Amino acid sequence: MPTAKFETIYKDMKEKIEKGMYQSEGIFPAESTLTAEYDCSRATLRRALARLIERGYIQAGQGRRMRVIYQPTEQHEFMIGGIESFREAAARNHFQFVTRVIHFAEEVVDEKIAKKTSLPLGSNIYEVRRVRYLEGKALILDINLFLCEAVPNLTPEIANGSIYDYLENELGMVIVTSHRRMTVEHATALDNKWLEMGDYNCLAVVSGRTYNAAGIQFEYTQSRHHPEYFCFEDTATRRRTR
Amino acid sequence: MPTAKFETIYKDMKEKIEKGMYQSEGIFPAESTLTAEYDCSRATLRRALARLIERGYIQAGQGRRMRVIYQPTEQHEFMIGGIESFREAAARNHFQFVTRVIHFAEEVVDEKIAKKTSLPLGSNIYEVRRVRYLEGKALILDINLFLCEAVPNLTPEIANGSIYDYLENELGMVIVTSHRRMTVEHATALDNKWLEMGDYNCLAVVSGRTYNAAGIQFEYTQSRHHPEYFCFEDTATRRRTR
DNA sequence: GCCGATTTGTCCGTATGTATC
DNA sequence: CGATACATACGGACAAATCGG
Repeated sequence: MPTAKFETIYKDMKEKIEKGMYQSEGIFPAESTLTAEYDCSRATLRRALARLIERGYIQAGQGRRMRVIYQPTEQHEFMIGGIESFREAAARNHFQFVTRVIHFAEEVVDEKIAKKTSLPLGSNIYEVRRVRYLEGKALILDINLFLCEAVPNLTPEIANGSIYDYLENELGMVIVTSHRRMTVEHATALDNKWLEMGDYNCLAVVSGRTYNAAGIQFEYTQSRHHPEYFCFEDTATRRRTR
Repeated sequence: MPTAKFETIYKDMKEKIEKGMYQSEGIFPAESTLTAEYDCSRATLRRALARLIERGYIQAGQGRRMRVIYQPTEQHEFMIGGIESFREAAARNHFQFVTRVIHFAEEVVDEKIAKKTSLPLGSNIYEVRRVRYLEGKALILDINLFLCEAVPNLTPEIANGSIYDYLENELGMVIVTSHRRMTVEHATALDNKWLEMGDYNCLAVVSGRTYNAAGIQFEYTQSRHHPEYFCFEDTATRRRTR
């Protein structure tokens, strides 16, 4: 599948908005205009529009014209979005990054771990701990638990590169869904040892479960972020209950 | 509009999943089965399915059967999701809540504020600061800046209740979109004064811009959350680039 | 205040492509 | 290989909300 039509339309509209071809708080072309321009059905166009709305580029309302509400965020901060590996996110922002493996072990899921990670009790796992450096600063402490049976032959050498690359390209695994949960926690001894916490005594913790295409959870992750370089964006739409 | 068909279908499927009518990691009925069951077109069903996928209830893949990946989270925590007011979120969790207005003033947007909030320079605004108590504990410090022209006659009394109620029900304003950005910041003197920070010296800050149906931003908000009671959930789907 | 044109929201039926089993 | 399942796309229809004359 080359690329879906609705997706190329979405990307085109998105770029036009980002390039400022429509003024912020300005009016966006009507559906009838756009279907003519992109030579597509209304259903296809609306699918692209839905994504623009969801991501906070435009606003729409029955009877009303659509409006552009996009505003460029001048921050070049390290952002989280989608299921994106550290490598991908860093590359997207044109940053120098280094990963260092500080722990690599094979373990068995006990009751405590099972409860926290929802990985099946008694299964074998690899535990990997890595520190992520961005532009020389220790930024993230990553703790990954992988099901051994899902990630055979994982080695520290692989972990030193991109594990997701290995999973997708070497093992042909298809990663599909990921649940994430963000909280703020006290810094642990481990955090203080590896991250230069300065006078911060807390950090942002993103914990997540990742599922492959077979529908089984094969990973639990905890990313412990230095507060200064953590940012998470989101746009929400309120449904009208009337 | 009573309720859209795709939405009632979504809700029904969602509840069935939550009630455990399908086992987690179990198989979800095929589209053909569901269109028959709900007596709807495929397009409508797929719209409901898309939402289930987006919210992390099920997983789908071309050629494969859909799978349930929902797992109940035992959260008694205070969660953020959608554009939800403090009142709504507290009520949803059956909690006692109190709001206390600690500051109410009229001001003018200067350059510094304009840059931070992206509210128009020179416009008149109300600045409201409120402390939110949940079950007696000071939990959130809310700082709101409202455009005066959009929120006429705002008073401390109204701020003491639900401002969003006032906007929607009294003024008939339709709130549509909201951009939010989450970061972790050092606690300020104001934070320490009003929130019982204990030995935490940071908190979770959610800042957001809110737009009404006219497409103009009428609010800038900063919610400063006590770390212990802050939680944000998210599910992401990886797009296949092939 | 009403009416009609415009615009978005919802829904349907059908056809074809493509990955999986 | 065929059967099954999901993914994408089209065209048509009607409803509901908005806005201007």
